[in-house]
Amino acid sequence: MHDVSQRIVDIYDELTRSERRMADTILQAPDLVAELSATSLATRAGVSKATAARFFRRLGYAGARVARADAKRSIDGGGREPEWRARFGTPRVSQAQHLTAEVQNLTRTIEQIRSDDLDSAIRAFALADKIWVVGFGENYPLAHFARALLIRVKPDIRMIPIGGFSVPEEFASIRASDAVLALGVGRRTKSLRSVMASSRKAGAHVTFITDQIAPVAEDAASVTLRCRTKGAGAFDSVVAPVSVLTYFCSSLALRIGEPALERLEYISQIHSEWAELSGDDF
Amino acid sequence: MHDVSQRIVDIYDELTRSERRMADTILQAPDLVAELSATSLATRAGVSKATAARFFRRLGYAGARVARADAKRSIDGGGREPEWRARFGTPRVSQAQHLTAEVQNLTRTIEQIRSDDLDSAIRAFALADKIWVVGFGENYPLAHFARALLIRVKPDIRMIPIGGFSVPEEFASIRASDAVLALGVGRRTKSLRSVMASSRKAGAHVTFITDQIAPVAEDAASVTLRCRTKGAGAFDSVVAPVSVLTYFCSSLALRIGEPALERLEYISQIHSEWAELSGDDF
DNA sequence: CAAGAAAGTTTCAGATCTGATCCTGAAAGT
DNA sequence: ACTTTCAGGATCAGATCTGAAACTTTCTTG
Repeated sequence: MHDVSQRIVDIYDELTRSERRMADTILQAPDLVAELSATSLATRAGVSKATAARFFRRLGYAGARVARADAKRSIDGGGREPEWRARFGTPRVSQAQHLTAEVQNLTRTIEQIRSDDLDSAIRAFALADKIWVVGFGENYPLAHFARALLIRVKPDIRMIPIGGFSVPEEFASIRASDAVLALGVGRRTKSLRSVMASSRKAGAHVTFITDQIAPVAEDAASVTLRCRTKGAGAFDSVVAPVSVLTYFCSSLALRIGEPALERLEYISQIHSEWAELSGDDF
Repeated sequence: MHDVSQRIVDIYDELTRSERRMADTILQAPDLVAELSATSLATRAGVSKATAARFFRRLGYAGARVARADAKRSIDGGGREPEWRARFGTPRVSQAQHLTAEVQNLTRTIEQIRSDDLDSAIRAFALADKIWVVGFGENYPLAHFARALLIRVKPDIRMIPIGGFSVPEEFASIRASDAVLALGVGRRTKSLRSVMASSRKAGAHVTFITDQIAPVAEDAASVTLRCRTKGAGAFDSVVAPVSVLTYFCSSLALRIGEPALERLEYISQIHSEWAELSGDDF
């Protein structure tokens, strides 16, 4: 039979509102089912313990006790091997397992980010003349994504690498008044290190987004934001980096305020103007 | 004020079960609100017309009539009003708020996805000759990301649009034995619709990743995977789409099995061979 | 304009949900 | 052995939800 998370996912649509509150609470931290009593889970979810009891019976367990025992069992059996090589033998990662892993990535990441780190990065980016987004190799899509957000807020965002242009030539125009967003999740290349080093040398602010595995690069970055990327399946997850980028850019937009707002409106206006024409691929 | 779909998404979590049935029905085909009467919408959703009436008042309209008028207007007016406009007054979104929103996006999205939909998509992609990844505009980074995952698993992944090449010429080589991954989160362009239509016409399988607000495109896609994208801050969140893509590609890798494993090993080997040289930007 | 039909609204009673309260039993301490 | 404590379960009354039906408004048609 399924484990707790899977059972929840299966009947989620049928749940009432209070039950859904329970469900959400549990899905955010499935391990708690084994650790906490049904009563305290109820408190956590902000529902009565009667609802909690009903909830577990709804999931198909005989009662809360049984559910808890089951949760304990699936935690013991659930020790995951990290490498994709090992993950391959696995029959199939369930949706619930994937969800649990992703939520953990997000939670751990966001929780551990220090808001004063973020603030100082935001300040630097708000004041920056130009912004450089750097992402080689597998970080390139991430860089593209970051740029797409930033360009809605500030006018001069440059990407490295770009097209097939030589990096040093492009990068030569970096100034101390600039800010750099360096993306180094997963495989980090020498070029990334080089660009970051040159940026610091030029006096620019460098915000470095990376994973937990990366060694601490004290001087290489002004601010380092670490993301958890452990995936349940064959691949690592970039959900946390994406989320951090979104939050960062969103906060940046709010911080910049009026000018960003005007810019967003202007963009929206151009969009609707162009929408009247046929080829609207932009 | 927001249009119907947007209002629904805003209060979706608060809805009762019957109301949610209404909500889901409408989100699948928002245009129907303008076309059909509230009564027939109710029938379609399998609820009473009393519920339908209440539902529209719940959304903030004076009544069903007003809602319908509003729906008509926003169809004429086309594009929905961008989210950020409303969100901007907000003082500042806290990290906790951001986290909560993201987790909800993930949870709701994964829960909602039917595993047999996913399975049939995976089957099609596993057997496909070539795979096309389509993402215009703001979906381009997402497409890039999807391609980066897929190329690790299968050899022939093509992107649309690419470089500055003309889309039709590139796309001419699509076959019935191919599979298409269409990304339409947020602003959907005409070109996307065109590509999807041509794909179906050519007999290829089309998996469509989009948001809750998109109307159901019955014939346009073989499988539609809807993601929740409501952001706490200034921008919508693509965390759910990214997560779905990751899960999809991961499951695909497991499904393909041995050949994918070999491919991953081969790639890893090339990486380490090249790492010995200096310029390792790939 | 009157009559009728269709859509929308309100009412109301039954169904369902939900928290407070009380009860039972097990475990731990005295 | 007795008390205490706490998790889980049962009960019940009040809150909420929901569909049927009565009622009102709007539109259509002759």
